[in-house]
Amino acid sequence: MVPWREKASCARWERMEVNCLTLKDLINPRQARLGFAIEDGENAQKENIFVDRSRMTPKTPIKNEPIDLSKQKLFTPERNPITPVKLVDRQQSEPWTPTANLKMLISAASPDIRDREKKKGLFRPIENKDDAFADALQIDVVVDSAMDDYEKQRPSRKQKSLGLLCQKFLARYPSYPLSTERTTISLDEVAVSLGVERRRIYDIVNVLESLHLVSRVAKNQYGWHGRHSLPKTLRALQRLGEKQKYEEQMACLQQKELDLIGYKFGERRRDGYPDSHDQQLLEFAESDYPSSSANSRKDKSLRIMSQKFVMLFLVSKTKIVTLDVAAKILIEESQDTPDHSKFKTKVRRLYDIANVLTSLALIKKVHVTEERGRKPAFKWIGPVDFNSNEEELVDLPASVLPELKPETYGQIRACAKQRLARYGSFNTVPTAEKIQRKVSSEPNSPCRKQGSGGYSLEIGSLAAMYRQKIEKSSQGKVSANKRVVPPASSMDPALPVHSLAHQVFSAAQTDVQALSMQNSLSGQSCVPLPSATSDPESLKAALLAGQPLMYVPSTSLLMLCGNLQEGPSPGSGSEKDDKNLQVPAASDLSLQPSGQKRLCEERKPLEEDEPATKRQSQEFEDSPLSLVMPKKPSDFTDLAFPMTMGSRGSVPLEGIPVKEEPPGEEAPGKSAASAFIASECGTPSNYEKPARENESAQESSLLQYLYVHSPAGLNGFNVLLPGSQTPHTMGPSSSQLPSFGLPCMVLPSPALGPFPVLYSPAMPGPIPSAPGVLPSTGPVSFGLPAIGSVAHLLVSPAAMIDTPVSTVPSTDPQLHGQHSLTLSPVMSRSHTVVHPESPGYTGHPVSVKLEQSPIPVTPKSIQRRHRETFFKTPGSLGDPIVRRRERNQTRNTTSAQRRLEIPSSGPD
DNA sequence: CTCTCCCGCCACCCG
DNA sequence: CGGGTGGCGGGAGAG
Repeated sequence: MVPWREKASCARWERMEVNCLTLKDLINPRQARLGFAIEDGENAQKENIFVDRSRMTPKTPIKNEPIDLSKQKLFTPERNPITPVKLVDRQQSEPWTPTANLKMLISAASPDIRDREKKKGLFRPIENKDDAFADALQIDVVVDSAMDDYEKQRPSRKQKSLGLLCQKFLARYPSYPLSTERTTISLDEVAVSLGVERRRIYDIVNVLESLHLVSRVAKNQYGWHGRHSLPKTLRALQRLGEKQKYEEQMACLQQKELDLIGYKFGERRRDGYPDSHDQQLLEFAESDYPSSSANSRKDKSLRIMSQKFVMLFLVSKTKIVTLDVAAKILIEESQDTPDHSKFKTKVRRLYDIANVLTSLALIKKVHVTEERGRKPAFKWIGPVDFNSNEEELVDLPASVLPELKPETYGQIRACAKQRLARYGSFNTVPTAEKIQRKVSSEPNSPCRKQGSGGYSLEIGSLAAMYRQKIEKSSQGKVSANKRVVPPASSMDPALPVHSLAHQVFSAAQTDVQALSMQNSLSGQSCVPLPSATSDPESLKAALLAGQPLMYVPSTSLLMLCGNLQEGPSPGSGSEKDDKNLQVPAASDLSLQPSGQKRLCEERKPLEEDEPATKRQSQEFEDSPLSLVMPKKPSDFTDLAFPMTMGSRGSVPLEGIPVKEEPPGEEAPGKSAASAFIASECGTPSNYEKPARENESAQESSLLQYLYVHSPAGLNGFNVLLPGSQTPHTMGPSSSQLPSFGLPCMVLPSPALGPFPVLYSPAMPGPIPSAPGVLPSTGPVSFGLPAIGSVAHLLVSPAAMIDTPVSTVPSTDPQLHGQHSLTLSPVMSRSHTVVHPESPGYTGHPVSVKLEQSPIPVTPKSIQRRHRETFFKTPGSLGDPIVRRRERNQTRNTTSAQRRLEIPSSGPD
């Protein structure tokens, strides 16, 4: 539209390049590490993705809020070629956030910049950009100059990609907006905010509209719906796709490809899809756009294409669609005269769509390798198991999410009991099997149609050949699709913690899925579970997308708890890793790099035969696992804290209220089960009847959380397991927490990025070491800093955003002691400090912390240089990094902006 | 070279 | 008509 806009945009991009890069990383933190046959990593190759994280600079986190254009003039290169302060911030400040980036962009949208650009007729060669940037990161002194140079650089295409733009766009709105909030999107405003011309916004909006994430309400205005109805939409698309027999079409085309029979334009296949195809699609699309004036137009090509594209994934057994196949199908359906030009155009559009879908974490770029070379393709990583009940559930307002029905808990409880009764222990629950059964019994289960879909990968014969090829080059991909459920038996306490973490996570996924299917939780929570693929990546992606995934506490986790506790116990077989498991005992939970490496290496042998798989596994392993287990309030008599299950024979987690619960007398599993049931059902129950309890009791009913932070492995997954939580630790918003009624939640790091909450609170001294400090029976102070924020966060990104961390009551001194008050970094003492870049860093530091010690955790002095490294590693968010909170002062001053730091070398 | 896909011209609608 | 939309494909960055 207006030329200057574009120019301004360019200028902004120049300045924002770093930020943009980071943004991308948030989305695809670790792709570079993945090695799929269907190379997924090509993210590294993808233009939009900036692979070299080592050059990334920590972004200045900015409060994630609507962009304030008034700030645009703040940074004008011309006037302030080098803003020391600004540069400094960039260097060491917090992790960048999409919003921050957005702000930055906006800030750059000043006339000055335009001028600058003009003056800047010549840009510095992009080739030098990286180097300059790297230098800037290396030396603070050089930062200014480096940045200066950097700023002169022209933004590369990467930074201007639709994908990034879409991410920024999405960052503006909550994934799951409250039903009460009506978010209107003004295309003009957005365009200005994002610094792009409106045309680009149309591209994004059209795709989003095709998925019903937005809808046109008026000219230049769209309404934001969020992902609430995404499952429903996807399901509808899936059905449509099935009707259209897309699968067959794809199979046909793929077969041709495989047979090296080049596709010939004009070679139209009429079998499979009815002529009414488009009409059906339109109907589908329009059904939800009653107010859309655009419906009358037959110009919804992009929307239609988007839907069709999605359909292809949904009906595909492999969940992988190559662009050429998609383009061909689309061309055929459009009944256009197939020609190369058309094909090219289609592919272009598909890329546009793919970029948006990727931003939505629904698909990811991969490459399918064939004899004739690699072919660009995308893999569906979004939800797959659209619950049959979604219709009734998806539309539930986000505000209702937390309020799971009592029945749900009942189901959960029943499930738990069932498992217990059937297997005697949660540790041996064959979830996969169960799921399988469930799936097959689900008449409308898409998974069923897919031959169990991701639960047990059953690549159709159609894709057999394809698969073989894939497997040859990389088995990882295939394995990634498989439902890999660590056999309960494999949940051997002897395994290294990180291994356990991996297993637990996998199992957890299974559990989630199982529960989802059985209880329709996914639907109720409006949280599309990350697809049946169970691919960690998928889950990650989904989470990254900002989906508030509510995770029902799984026995796996409980088991983990048990294992953790049992680790130290004699005969556990995990002696070598005991030290790592001795959460409480170890004065310093930090794993030494060497130790980590060793652990990692030890695991490798097991995965030798599957390189890709190994890598994937490593991702998990690489992630430091931090478990913060809040003590159960002492008054929570009916609840057995999960940790108690494994306390027998091991160092009992001090402070864990085992009150009235014979700790570990029974079979661990049973004990755990009890705890599991109690915690899951009891809490909700309490929530349901808050009135009956005194305030104290009520508070005690608050969910406790077990926080699992495994950046690297889980790529940013943060798992909060409910335990009991000291009400005091929660901020004002804590009240919302109970409302969730969810035992556990898995939070996407990205979403939590700016919030301290995510960072596991320090688990000051080992329980044993600080027995006196905290009454063993006393409530465990759940050190999640700003838990209140968490609550908000969980509720909705938007809410979260607006929650001023600083306002959150640090904690109740009584209960939390300084630790809480200071919101000290997680690890001041017990957490693992691993320097991602350190040579020895290959394993996953695992730090399990029991936050119960009132011992104040004093953040260690952090050196800036250390901080710099924070974002240097790939998947910065997910890497095993310990996020620390700055000093108290910092906290106060920049409450919203949490600093994440990674000690370059262990704790100093 | 191929893959990507930005960019913006210009044709459609619609009020 | 003018402005909102968005199809479309040239052409260039990235690998």
